[in-house]
Amino acid sequence: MGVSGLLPLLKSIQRPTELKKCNGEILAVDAYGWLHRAAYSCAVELGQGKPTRRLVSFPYTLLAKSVLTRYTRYVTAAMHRVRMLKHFGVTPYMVFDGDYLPSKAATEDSRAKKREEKTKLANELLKAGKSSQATQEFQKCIDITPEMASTLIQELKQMGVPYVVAPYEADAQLVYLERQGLVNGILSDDSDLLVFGAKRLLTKLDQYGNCIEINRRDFCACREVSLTGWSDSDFRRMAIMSGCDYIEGLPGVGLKTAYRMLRKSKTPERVVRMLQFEGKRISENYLTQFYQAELTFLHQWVFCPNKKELVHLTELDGARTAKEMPFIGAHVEPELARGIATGDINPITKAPIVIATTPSKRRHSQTTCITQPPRKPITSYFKGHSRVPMGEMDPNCFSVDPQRVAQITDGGLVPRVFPLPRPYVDSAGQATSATISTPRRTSSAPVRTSPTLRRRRTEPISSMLARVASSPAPTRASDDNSLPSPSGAPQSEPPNRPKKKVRLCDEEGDVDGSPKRSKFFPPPKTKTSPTRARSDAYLFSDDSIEESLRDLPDFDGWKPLNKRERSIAIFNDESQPSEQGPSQGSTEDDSQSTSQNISQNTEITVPSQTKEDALAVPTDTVMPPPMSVKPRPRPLTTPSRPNLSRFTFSSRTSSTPSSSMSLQSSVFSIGPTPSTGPSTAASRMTPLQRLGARATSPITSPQQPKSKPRPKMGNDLAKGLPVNPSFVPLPKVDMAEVEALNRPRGSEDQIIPDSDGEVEDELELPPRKLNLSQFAFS
DNA sequence: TGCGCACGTAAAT
DNA sequence: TACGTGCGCA
Repeated sequence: MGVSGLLPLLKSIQRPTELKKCNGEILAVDAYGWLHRAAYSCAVELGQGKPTRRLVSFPYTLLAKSVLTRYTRYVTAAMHRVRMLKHFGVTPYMVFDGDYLPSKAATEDSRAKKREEKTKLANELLKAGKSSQATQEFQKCIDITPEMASTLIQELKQMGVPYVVAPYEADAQLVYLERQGLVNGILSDDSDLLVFGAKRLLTKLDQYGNCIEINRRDFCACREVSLTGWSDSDFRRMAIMSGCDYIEGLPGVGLKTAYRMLRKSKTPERVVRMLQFEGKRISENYLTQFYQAELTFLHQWVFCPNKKELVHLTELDGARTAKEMPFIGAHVEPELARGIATGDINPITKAPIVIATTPSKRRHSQTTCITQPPRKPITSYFKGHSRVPMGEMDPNCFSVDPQRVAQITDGGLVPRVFPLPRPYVDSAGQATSATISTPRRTSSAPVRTSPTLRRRRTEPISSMLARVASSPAPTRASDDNSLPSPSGAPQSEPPNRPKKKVRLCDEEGDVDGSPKRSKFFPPPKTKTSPTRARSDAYLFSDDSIEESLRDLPDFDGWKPLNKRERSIAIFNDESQPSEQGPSQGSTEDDSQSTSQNISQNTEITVPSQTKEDALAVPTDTVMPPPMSVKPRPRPLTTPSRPNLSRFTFSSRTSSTPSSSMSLQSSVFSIGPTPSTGPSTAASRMTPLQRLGARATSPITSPQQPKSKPRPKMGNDLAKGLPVNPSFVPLPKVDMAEVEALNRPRGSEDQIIPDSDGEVEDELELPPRKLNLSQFAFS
């Protein structure tokens, strides 16, 4: 979730890359994403909260063991990815989510609500025998519990893979590791990482090891919005204003609008004032919440592997203390923090996680570890919950007692902090939960609920406020245990089984068909023989998968596995001749993986060119020539860019027909000179390119009214009128046109600061007079 | 009228 | 996450 639309906004600086290029590097990995992905294969079991037919088919059918199996099953799937990274020489540094942040309570609650609804729906579908639809719904309500994470941790320990459980959000922890230089980059699908300040984000990793790299240093090359001169703080504020996990966005304000408003008004206060002036209704607490969100992004607690204690992601500047920011979560004592970080202690309940080893009657005895809350009967996971519907809540739980606030703010001297309302805890429960939560910190015999349920709870507002106001010792903003709550797992559902065999969508499942398989891999070569494929299959396989396959012949969700492994085997083959290491920036478009794979191919053939061409033209994206890709080129936009105004200008000129032609010719590597005229260039273009060229040219035409007479002039000449050559007006620089060229093209967002001219006084003016002569005839 | 944006929905993971 | 739709603005 996070900030939606961030990746599209940064599209122009996304570079396709490959894991194998990260050989020897350590990448921090958002483990939650992997677990979540892997859990899709077990969606039905998880959703039902009980063993399915598949599990019953195991040789041992005891309930507890079956439950163990459903956990380990997706852990196994997650481990596949770990192995893939290792295969490419990358050391994953797995980072797990910890406790929930008070700042995120509202988001979590709405997610929980959705999950609950989906679970309900899925169970109904299942009852109705619509198993495939049910699976889809179950997949939407997957939640990852600390116990599940812990199971993966056991595997990681065995493999010697570094990991850490964050005290709160993995995002902040990932960025901290990067800042500390403990990792070379971050591998995650969460674009929020950039808001936290990630420098190098690898995202959209596929099964072949292809991914997208976003570098913070490339921000100034972003063409969707001009981020030149924008600080991390500006970027963060833009993201927050458009809406993030910690605060709802302003109505009608997305990323671009937030960008524009901040460009104009500079500060959130002025943005709010401006909006209010325009008649928009903005909550009185908006700014308070805004700064809460900002501080959460900045100062969230993380675990420092060196100091072995909690630190802030960004050290406090002295302006405020952690106590004044209860929304970032409570501090955890070093000893406890270490236990959490190592995965020995449940980050939410703060109770030790008990690891049970599977009594292995399995052929390949492996120490499968599962963490079950001790002495907790399995049935307790499926009990009903006492979530209070919003409509039945005490309306006062949303309001803040002014006296209390005055007390808290110390007469206005301290910033007001209103923890988000928690509609899922009723007022009666608050007292109970508050009392329970405190002793639980001491981890002594907590009242246990389902792990899923516990994650959802945060501290009551009252106790949080009380602590802010008075409490001397920092206590964690924790959850209470009193209420069994809604869970992703349904409660006491009838034990009827689906009539049809449940078809699970495994993570690997997507690989199965040939369409998914990259067409850029030499297909026949690797299909040497079934035995070969089988042997390759072991590359990323492990015992439990094998075992699953053997034991569960009826489960088709695993079938594609072999195919996937086969493709990975192809990878393996690929990795040898790939020393060209091409794809960096071969294209910056959606077709990253395609073009990347094209360029991966050592002999760049005609079809690959045409593909590039076809992609290059319509996207209006500056791309490096694929031919020159071999020596590891960087995108045109990214390289040393000493003069930003120069960059901006050149990108603008690319929109003119001639320059776009020259761009294309450079892309195609066919034009001897970049100054080839449109006609010549066009004649060399494929029909698709011509289409693209036509599509791009009108963009500029409305901005260049003066340029229209030029064709006319050409027509006159063509008519063969007797003219003295010396009188023929040369098609030279039309200053109006040049000016038009120098103006922003298309969106006003693609401009250098303040050129939208609405609030000019506030913005630093870039050199308006550019030296155009060097570009005019190029 | 066209464009850009936000937002809702469907599909894929 | 991608795509389609509708709204608001110029």
